Amino acid sequence: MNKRVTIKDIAKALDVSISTVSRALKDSPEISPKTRELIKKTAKDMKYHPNPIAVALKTSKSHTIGVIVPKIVNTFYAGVVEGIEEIADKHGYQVFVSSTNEDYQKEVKHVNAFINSRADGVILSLSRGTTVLDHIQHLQDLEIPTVLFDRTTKNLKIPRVVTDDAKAAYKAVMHLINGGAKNIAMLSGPKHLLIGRNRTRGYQEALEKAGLTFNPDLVIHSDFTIDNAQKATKSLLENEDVDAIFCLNDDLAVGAIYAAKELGLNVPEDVAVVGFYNSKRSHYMNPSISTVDLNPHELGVLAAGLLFEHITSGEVDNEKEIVVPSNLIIRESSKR
Amino acid sequence: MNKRVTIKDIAKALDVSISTVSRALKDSPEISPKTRELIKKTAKDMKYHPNPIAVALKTSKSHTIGVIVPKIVNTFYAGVVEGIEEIADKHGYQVFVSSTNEDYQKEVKHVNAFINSRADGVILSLSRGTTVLDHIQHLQDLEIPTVLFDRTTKNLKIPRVVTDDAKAAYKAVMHLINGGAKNIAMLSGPKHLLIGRNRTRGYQEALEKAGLTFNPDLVIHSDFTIDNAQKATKSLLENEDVDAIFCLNDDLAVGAIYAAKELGLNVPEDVAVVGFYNSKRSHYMNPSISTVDLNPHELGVLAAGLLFEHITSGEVDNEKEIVVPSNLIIRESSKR
DNA sequence: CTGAAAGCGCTAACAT
DNA sequence: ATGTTAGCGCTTTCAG
Repeated sequence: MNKRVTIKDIAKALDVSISTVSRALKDSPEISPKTRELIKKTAKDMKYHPNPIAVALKTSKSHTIGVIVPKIVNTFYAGVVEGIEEIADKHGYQVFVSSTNEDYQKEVKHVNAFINSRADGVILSLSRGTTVLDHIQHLQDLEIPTVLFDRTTKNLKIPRVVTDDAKAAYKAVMHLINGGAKNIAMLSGPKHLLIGRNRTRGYQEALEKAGLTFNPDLVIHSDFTIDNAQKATKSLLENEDVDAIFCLNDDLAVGAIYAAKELGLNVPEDVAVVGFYNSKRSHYMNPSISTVDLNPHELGVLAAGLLFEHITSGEVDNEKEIVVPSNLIIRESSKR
Repeated sequence: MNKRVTIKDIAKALDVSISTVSRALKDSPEISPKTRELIKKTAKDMKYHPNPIAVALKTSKSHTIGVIVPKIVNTFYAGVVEGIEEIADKHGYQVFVSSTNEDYQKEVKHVNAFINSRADGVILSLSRGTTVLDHIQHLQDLEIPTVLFDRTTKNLKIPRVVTDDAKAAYKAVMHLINGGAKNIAMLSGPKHLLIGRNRTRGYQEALEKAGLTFNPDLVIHSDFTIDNAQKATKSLLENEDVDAIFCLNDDLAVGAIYAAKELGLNVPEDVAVVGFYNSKRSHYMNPSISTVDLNPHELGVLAAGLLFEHITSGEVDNEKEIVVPSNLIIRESSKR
């Protein structure tokens, strides 16, 4: 029952050699059309399915690519994965996804797992705690095509694809300004994260463009929990005169809204809030928050495209950085 | 450069046979402690990493399990995957996830991919369009341990783990009743889905328990798009006297809320809405909707547990159905 | 055009 | 306690 048919079986059935079968199955021109068709037909009849493990062992090509994300429950990453799968599918590759849960140890472990399982390529977004990059270096040393996305690093020469955070932030803040906001705070994340720095840049640029002065006191940092965002926003609102808050991400925006409510303020009438969301639904759920789309699916498509370019041509441009031409959509709903 | 060290290399380096190395590496008691340690040490020094592909080819065990979900961007499924990974990790297994995007063709394809790649087990939730079950049958014929979860079927003898939809629905509706609702409608999905039938049962039971009469006209069906849910709800609210709506899932709830607003009704003051949500955030986003938690993580843990039981013991109970003891939490926020 | 044979890296009888 | 050998299923020279 569990016995699978192999090329050997079909060779025996047809009384030819296994190499003939092997060749016929892959359309080798060396085989006469007649026998080739015969072999293919019987292969189908016998329900032959090639054993990819044997092929992988022989060829050192597994036809799989590994994807490592910090958190698969985050719809942003899930969207990226969908984009990757779409492209991989076209190339006849399987995608294997693993999630580190923001754990550096796990990230290293998953990288090693993909190295061991002979993945033909790896697409990865760095976990929050990742500072040592030996495992990425390891991939490069082994000449395994690799592309970083979203949470990348400048400390390594490696292809990367990122969202245009500064420009997205710029647009979001400009949106608030156009709505009439004058004192715009920014609720940011942990200081060392690149994403925060990039979006802060966009925030600053928008202010400058509008002739508003940048006040460092209005940029507050929090970790990414809703509770702490709420606390941070509360003390901000108590101490500063603020009529709008630009939030680094959706959790922070939720925290900000709760803080505003806690203080008896209305959103968006008293305080406008802008956040970055990954799915339409977030907006539907609470239309008082305007949102900016980052187009994760497109990011995945581009990252996978880059990877397969490397895999198929064998050539890499380690300096390459693709900035996702995100079709940023500001979902208007606040009065500002 | 790309050359990996094999047991052969270390055998040569130590001038022993490869089988000695193989045995030593897996702590075979047949090898003298002295040589065993020596071999292990040099293996480490030479940075030896076993090639799982060769092992898989030899042993027909890949130490991987495949997970197939309808939509990885859905946080419910992402949560389930997290739970599965947690358990698989403990067993030293890799988890490979693929998403069908609710496409039956893709589901079949992914199943075949896992069969081909010799996955040691498969955990899967049926896509919406799936009615033919040959591919699942195929897994069983090949004696590949399989467990179904969430969207399962009664048409096959196979272990399954499901959420207690009826009870969850019962609680949600009871919650509305306790809040004072008298005319409770149900916004359901496509008629053929089991999930709808189960939750409808809970809905009915709650009504009966409270001495309210069940009115079939108040159960409306929609597909799962927000837009159609909104339309369906609108015509419901226009034609029937309803003071609360129990929604089959979060998208439907969103549609319902929009319909209410469209008609100038307030939620929850005029119409209370209850939905099922997968993450806390949904609730945070719009506290006017009460929610019920389905605990996807626990579902994943249980499904994986069941699978590994089968994998390790080799025995299955195809009648087994685990109902996830979801810690159902009704997040109070509406006045009712 | 087709076959024989070697070997990918590893495991597991079967020797010794 | 260790070595020898025969594969797992497939690809790929090298010979006809």
